[in-house]
Amino acid sequence: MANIREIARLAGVSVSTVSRVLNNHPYVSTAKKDAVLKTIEKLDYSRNINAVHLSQGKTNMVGVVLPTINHPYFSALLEGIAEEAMKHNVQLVLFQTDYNQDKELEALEQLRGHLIDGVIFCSRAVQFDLLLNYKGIGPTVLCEDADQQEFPSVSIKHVEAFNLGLDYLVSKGHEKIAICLGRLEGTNSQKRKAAYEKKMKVIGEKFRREWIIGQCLMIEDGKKVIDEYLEWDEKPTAFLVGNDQVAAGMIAEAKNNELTVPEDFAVISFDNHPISKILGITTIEIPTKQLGSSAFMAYIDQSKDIEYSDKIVLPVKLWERKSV
Amino acid sequence: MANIREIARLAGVSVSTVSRVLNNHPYVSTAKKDAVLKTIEKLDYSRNINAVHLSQGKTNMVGVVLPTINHPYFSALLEGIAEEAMKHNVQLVLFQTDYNQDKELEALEQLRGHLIDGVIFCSRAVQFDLLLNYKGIGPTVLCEDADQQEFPSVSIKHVEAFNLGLDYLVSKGHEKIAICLGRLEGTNSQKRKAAYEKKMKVIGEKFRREWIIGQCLMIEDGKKVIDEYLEWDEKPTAFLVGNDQVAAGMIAEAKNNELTVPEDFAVISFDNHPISKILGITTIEIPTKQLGSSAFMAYIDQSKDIEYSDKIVLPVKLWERKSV
DNA sequence: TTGTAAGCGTTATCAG
DNA sequence: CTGATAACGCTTACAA
Repeated sequence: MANIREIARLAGVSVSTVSRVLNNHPYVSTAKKDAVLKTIEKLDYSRNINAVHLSQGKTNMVGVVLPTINHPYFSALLEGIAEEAMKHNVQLVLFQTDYNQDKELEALEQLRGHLIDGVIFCSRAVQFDLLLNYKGIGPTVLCEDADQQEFPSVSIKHVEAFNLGLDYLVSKGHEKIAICLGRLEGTNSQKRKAAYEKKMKVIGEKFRREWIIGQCLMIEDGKKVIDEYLEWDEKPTAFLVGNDQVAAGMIAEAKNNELTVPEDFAVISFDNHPISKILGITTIEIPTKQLGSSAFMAYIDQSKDIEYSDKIVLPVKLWERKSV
Repeated sequence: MANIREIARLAGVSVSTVSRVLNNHPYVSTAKKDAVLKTIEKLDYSRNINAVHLSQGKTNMVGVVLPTINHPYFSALLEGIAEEAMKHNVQLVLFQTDYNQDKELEALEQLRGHLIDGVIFCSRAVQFDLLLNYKGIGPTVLCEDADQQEFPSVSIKHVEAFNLGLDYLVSKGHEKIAICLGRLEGTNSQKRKAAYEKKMKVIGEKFRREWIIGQCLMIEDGKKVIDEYLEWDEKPTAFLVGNDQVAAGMIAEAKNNELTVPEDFAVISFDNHPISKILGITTIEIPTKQLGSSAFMAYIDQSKDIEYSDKIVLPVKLWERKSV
């Protein structure tokens, strides 16, 4: 493949002039510019981006760390990031971690190695202090309800949203409430669990540890929940469910067991993804896609000012439908 | 950041020796190797991957072109690609195109610019001959039922699968069959349309153009289908639907209109994604994730032998459930 | 407005 | 086993 030197030689100019044309610098005479463009055309030249990266010390690429792509929540988040990234002409490099810390570190190592200019963590499993080691190498954005000062973050107020759901159920006369959470190890789950325990105390209801069901992530996990429900001697009258997928799975599986929602039990979930609308599930909207675009904007902001570390909080909204 | 020269100087060896250590080359004395490793450790050195890329003329990255990330089909495909890519230590660079040809070309230009070593097209809108211009620059894999020889491809037999669905409906006594397709412009839709018309002729049924509904991609499109159905004077007794999402949306919306499946009309769809299982939708399984991993394997094969252009066809499977 | 030349940080060849 | 040194292809002072 031809290189910039060859173009220069054939066009009868210097390499810097070619470079200037390539980068739309001012101060290039039209004559030379034309000659260069013509030669580029003729040789079907395309510049080697790796050389540009090496020379500039940056790549206009950002790493996106997420546990799995194949889940509506992360797909939507990623789509938000991708759309915004395209507007800014930055490419996305994917790091699918399956919640594996080593894979997350891999992304950070690629940051050190200058493959990417920064990282957006859609989910995080590595310890915070490990992250700090990489602070300063490049912008790092967290999509979590973070309570630290070092990095910008984008999220909703998870505990508040959770309490909103709980309060709504209570306002509808429910006191025997079970909850379905995602990964119990996650900080979010810990906070939600605490909020649940507290709320039960406030309304004078017994706290039943067995009414906290973990690992509820996908639609098929809804079946698991119903299976457990059927086993229980004492039944809850309502479920607060971590995401629409699981709620949808529960409702479908309930029907398979001659149970109806909300008559046998009420369900409220999170996300307001399309499935909840079509199934009439009452849900608390999480603006997933905007979370993604905001995360990317925070990345841009931090790349302009390394000290930028705002905590962006997006609002949630309750959609009353027919499952409560 | 320290570079290889500095490491060499401090460790008292040459840069080549450092490079050898970095790349696990044999023929480095343990003494020097240790010295180098110690210095690397001490300076917290990390090698600049852009320099490596420039020097080697490749990046171990592959571009993935897809219209949208936020759809179960493409998420699953991407996940398959990502898992396989990880095994081979290659990074994925995302190109979300929204079926826009320019965006697809962008990926090909990045290939020319050596940002990526090759491209996997999860969907394609650009003309074939345009693709040919880039042939030879790097491995290119198509995830489509391709009938050309230039590139390897991975897919299912779309027309066969479509006929399988049609035949199944006919075998269950249905003759008044409507179909829901995705993007009507796509080659797949064209082929399916033709197959539909032909089948109607074979069973001696009238071909009704208005019973072909396009733009059925997402769960919310199911509502649109039901809206149309309600308008029709003459009703079909069955629908063959392009994907599970739409089928799910249709069934939910049918229920909202006091219609029941399969009593009022039967539904069979494609994918066998989790939602179809939980809703009891009869479906033709498309091994989406394997399609992704196979695509990546084809990429690897082609990177070893540029002439490699096998057409990989994965089997589909009918899952009889309760919607027909 | 233009050109020269010094980086950017590796790898790879070749001689020892 | 080891080390010079020439690529790789571009950007960017600096000088003219």
